[in-house]
Amino acid sequence: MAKDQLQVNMDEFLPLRDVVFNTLRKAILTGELKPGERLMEIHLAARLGVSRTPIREAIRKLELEGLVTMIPRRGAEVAQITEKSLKDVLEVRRALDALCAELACDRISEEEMGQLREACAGFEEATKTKDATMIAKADVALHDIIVAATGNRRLVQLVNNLAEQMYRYRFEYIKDESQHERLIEEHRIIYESILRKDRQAAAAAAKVHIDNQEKSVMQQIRLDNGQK
Amino acid sequence: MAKDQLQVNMDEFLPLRDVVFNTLRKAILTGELKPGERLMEIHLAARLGVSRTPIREAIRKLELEGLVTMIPRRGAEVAQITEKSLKDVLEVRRALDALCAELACDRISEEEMGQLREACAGFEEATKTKDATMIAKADVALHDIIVAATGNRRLVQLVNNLAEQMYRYRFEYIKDESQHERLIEEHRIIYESILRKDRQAAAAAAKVHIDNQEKSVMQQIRLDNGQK
DNA sequence: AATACAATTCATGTATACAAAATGCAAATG
DNA sequence: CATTTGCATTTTGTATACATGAATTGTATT
Repeated sequence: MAKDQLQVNMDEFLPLRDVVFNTLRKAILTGELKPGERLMEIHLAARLGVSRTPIREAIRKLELEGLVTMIPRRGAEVAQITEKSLKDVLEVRRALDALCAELACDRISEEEMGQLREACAGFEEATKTKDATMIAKADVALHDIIVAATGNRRLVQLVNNLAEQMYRYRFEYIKDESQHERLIEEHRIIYESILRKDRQAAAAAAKVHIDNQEKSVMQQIRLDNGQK
Repeated sequence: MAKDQLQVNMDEFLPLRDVVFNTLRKAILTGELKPGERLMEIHLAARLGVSRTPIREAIRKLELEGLVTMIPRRGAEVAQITEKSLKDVLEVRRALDALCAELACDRISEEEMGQLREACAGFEEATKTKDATMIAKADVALHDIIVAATGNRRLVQLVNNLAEQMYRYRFEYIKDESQHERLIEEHRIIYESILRKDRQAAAAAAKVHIDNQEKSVMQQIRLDNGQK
């Protein structure tokens, strides 16, 4: 069962609450813990080999992040994901990704520009392996460079958070090989726009990128809901 | 009526962690707790008349929100606010406020449009009282209507969070009576743009609004830092 | 007087204990 | 037969206890 895969990474030298937080977070984002599933403290504590205290503190953070919802006197459960909530996330992300692209035009360094070029090539390479995990990693790496180039830490934090909300669905999206050519092309346009310092073009390209992602994700979630 | 009573009671039975969270949050945002100040659990627990547990859980939320920073084995302290961090917040908020204005053009209801008109008038009235608290409240009410009109809950949450990061400084800004005329005018432009469903104008007006706020806030924080 | 070092204090990190509320089920009641 | 009442169980909410690491103070020595 999926639950049995929940393991604490003891190598990390972090307070237990952070280890638990990261563990639960990942489990929720990957779909290992499914929407609506109850998070019972004693159960989790036993499973992760810690006391309730770190579990509770981790849940408080997940609560603020919107990954779990609290029901008074009943505890936490994994937040339900609706088509609407995903659309909301994408709508915000669309604006922030466009902002990232614009700011990157203004602020990207020579070195980062080189990294971005490499990341584009890396993504193209990754699609050839047809390994979804590899492709996803290359995609994240590419976007991370652009986001980091803004030099705005708050923006980095927010965009990453929003992006992670869709990890579950993005995976299915990336597996679809018919999309790969389009993705490579979109990345190329974004890269070239930033190279030219063309804010408008970069922002527009980033928006197109998200819009296409939205189509796939919405299709995916409708499939999911249909199966229920 | 029985329902109403139940509702009131429910509010009073908020978990202590939430009471503590709200209390500390407000204290930080109003400047009652100053940047760099240590948040010692036992001390706070005694002060608020609760045990350490709710205090700790509240701190975990404040930590994720960025209002406190954790130092390992040393505890929490109120997050330092730098010019850079405020600029970062404003940069993101500028984009999101523009998004709110655009979305409001598309989605605002007749009823909300009426509320917006009233809120504009209410703000103008409030400036006449010269009571900064009243003015601030009217300003928040006006913006809340626009943000709510987007119908995007995630966006509401994010914009509110970003706005609150500047409560301290915004207050000084609002006290400055020479700015009142300009503020009224800016609100009017935003209102009229939304009425005309002119997305571009609304977004532009929202950005101008934030840019002006940025000027004041930056001046304010430089004063603050100078005094140290 | 200044520095090194040990003892003590203090705060955090974690675990456990206890109280109160909610849930489920079964027996009792109409 | 449906509904309610009471009890046991479960789970959260809160408090407290214990252990470890960090800081500080005081003392002794140079």
